[in-house]
Amino acid sequence: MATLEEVAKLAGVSRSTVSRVINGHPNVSADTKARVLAAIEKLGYRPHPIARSLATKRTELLAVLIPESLNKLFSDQFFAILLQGAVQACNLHGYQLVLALFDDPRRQEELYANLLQNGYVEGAVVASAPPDDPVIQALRADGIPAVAVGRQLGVPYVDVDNYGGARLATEHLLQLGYRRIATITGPLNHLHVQDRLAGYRDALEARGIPYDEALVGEGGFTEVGAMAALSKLLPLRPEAIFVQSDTMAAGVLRTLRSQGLRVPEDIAIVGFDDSPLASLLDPPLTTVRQPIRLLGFMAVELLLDLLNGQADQAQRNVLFPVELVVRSSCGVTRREFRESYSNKEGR
Amino acid sequence: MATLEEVAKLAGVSRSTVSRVINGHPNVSADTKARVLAAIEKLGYRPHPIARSLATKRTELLAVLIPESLNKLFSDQFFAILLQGAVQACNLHGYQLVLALFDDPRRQEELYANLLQNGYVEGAVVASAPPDDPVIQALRADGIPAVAVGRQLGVPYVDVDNYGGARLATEHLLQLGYRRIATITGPLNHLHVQDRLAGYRDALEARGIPYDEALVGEGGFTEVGAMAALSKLLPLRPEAIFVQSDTMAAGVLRTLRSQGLRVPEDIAIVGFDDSPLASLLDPPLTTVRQPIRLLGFMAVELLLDLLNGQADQAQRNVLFPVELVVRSSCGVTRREFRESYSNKEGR
DNA sequence: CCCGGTTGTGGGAGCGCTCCCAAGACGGGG
DNA sequence: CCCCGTCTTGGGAGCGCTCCCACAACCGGG
Repeated sequence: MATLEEVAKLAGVSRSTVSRVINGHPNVSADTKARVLAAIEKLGYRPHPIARSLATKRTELLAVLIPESLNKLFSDQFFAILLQGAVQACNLHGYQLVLALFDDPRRQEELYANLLQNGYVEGAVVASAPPDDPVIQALRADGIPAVAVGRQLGVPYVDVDNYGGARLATEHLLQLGYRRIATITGPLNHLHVQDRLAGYRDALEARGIPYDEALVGEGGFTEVGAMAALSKLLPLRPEAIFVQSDTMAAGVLRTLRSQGLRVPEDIAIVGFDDSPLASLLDPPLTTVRQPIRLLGFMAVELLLDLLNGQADQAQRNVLFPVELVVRSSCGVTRREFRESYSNKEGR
Repeated sequence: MATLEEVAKLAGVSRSTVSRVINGHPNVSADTKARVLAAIEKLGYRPHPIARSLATKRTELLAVLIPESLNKLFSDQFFAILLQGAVQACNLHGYQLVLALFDDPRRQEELYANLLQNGYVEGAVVASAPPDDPVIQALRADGIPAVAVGRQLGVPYVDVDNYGGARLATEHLLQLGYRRIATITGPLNHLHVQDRLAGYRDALEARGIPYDEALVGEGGFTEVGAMAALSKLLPLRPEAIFVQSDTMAAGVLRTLRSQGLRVPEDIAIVGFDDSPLASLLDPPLTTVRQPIRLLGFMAVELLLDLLNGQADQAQRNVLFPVELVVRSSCGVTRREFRESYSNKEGR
């Protein structure tokens, strides 16, 4: 690899001048610039990012942290899509993304220190963590620029309207005539999970249906967790279940099928996420769509704003709307749903 | 952040000595070492990785490259799991993993240059690419240490026994009495896809069933691709289909269901991958299991060996065995399958 | 015609580390 | 007792870049 020095010599100028043209400084005469550019081209020169980092203190490296609690969920398509959005945003700004999995509790501190406490990455995106997660706490304590995905305390975040989405899902069920509606939640220490539960609750109560804690099961966002929660719920004979992630809904559908229960004839199901999985399930899942890729994208954008000191407190957080995607797991096809909807409008 | 210099001053030794104890050089007296260690502890010193990199030329950074052709597949769980394995291996060796998506053809060269041509990362893992992929070609041309996932030309690779797996799947179908067996493949420019097709073909011919090209559809590893391929295959009335990825199998099942065809009664399906999806489908998918996480893990291990000059040509590539996971998409439950199998053994 | 203000350029120091080399301390064999 | 090898330590150069400062050339206004 050629160095600045060599380019300078070839162009007959000083190192400084070459540096100026590379970094687009204004005060370089047109023909010097041309000479330098020619030399760069000829030598195939590329600035050495490490050397540059050492001098500037900027590494142009961001991290995505997957907290330990989420590690087993990593194969969930949610994270892959989130990651894709995050990488896209990084690339757009010349940043690179390093992926950190906090999977081994013993090495957690070491990994954290190596990555975040010595300025190796400029900032971090934390994929969905509860407020008491050690990584979140450490980030907050160390004042390291970070953006969370999912509502968070003390750390700016990007999220969707979980409350609204849950209300939407529950109201859809209510509208279709279901009254005895259970729900299977994610881990309740996550704030966005609490938000979804609140939306479910308020939707019921708005219709005068009392909130019944017995109808709430915690499924931990995993397929098996959901199946366990379901087995407690089923004896209570719910007419419908609002399952707060598509992955969990997949587990629910499987159990239901194995028990000979038909969806939606015997029991209706709504999911949350609209992951690619949703349309593949049998029956195709009615679910709440959240813009996952956009979430990842905006998390990085927000982080970059933060690093540039652009984000004032006023607009630290970003919230996206959600929409209900009606398929067939609740007993109406999309078309029927539309018709009943326009009928109501027409009245 | 404290620097080497400050630690040295506090411990009353020179920078060199501190550097020695940090890097575990042998020739440091016990009590000097203790003093230095104490100073490090007191100041909370951590070596600055960038400065170290500049001096050593080693960045301890590896990249995982997702070629453009695979970008739309990224949400496939295959990649998430692969990535997880890769990150785990990296962490074990103190390396970090940067994720590079070649999604924008216009920025492809720039991304490649920034990441790989200036020594920013020490090496790369390329997720499944055809031999003529520009990224593979560039890597080969530049002589950059790289390991491919999936058989590759001119680049060491990790892979599974695709041929054997395909034979296994096809023979399973044959054994159950199916004779008119179609297949839906991935993109045929990938070598491992060709291997699977060869396995399918040879399994048929070993039973005296001629290979019929009309029964082969290219599905491109996507759900919609598989559905398109299926629509051409269906008029030929196959009794069974070997679908060469679980994601594609999901699409096939969906189409079949929408056309009122039952699986396995009307048509049997085998998949490939054993992704988490497989057991969630209806019916649960019989499929060929490959150790995806291990593939990612070993890709990084192999790359690291390469970087350390450990891998001689003899053992450049790594191959893993696969196994058939029998569920219910082929018309026998696992138990029945076992029984019929042991009956045969008993004869 | 002189002088303050721009504009273009070069040189040096420094980012925090590694690693080579030299030098001092020490010890044992001849 | 001397010499040479080994162990321990310090100092300097250098990795490839940025950025501050200095300086020269040049401009136009008074």
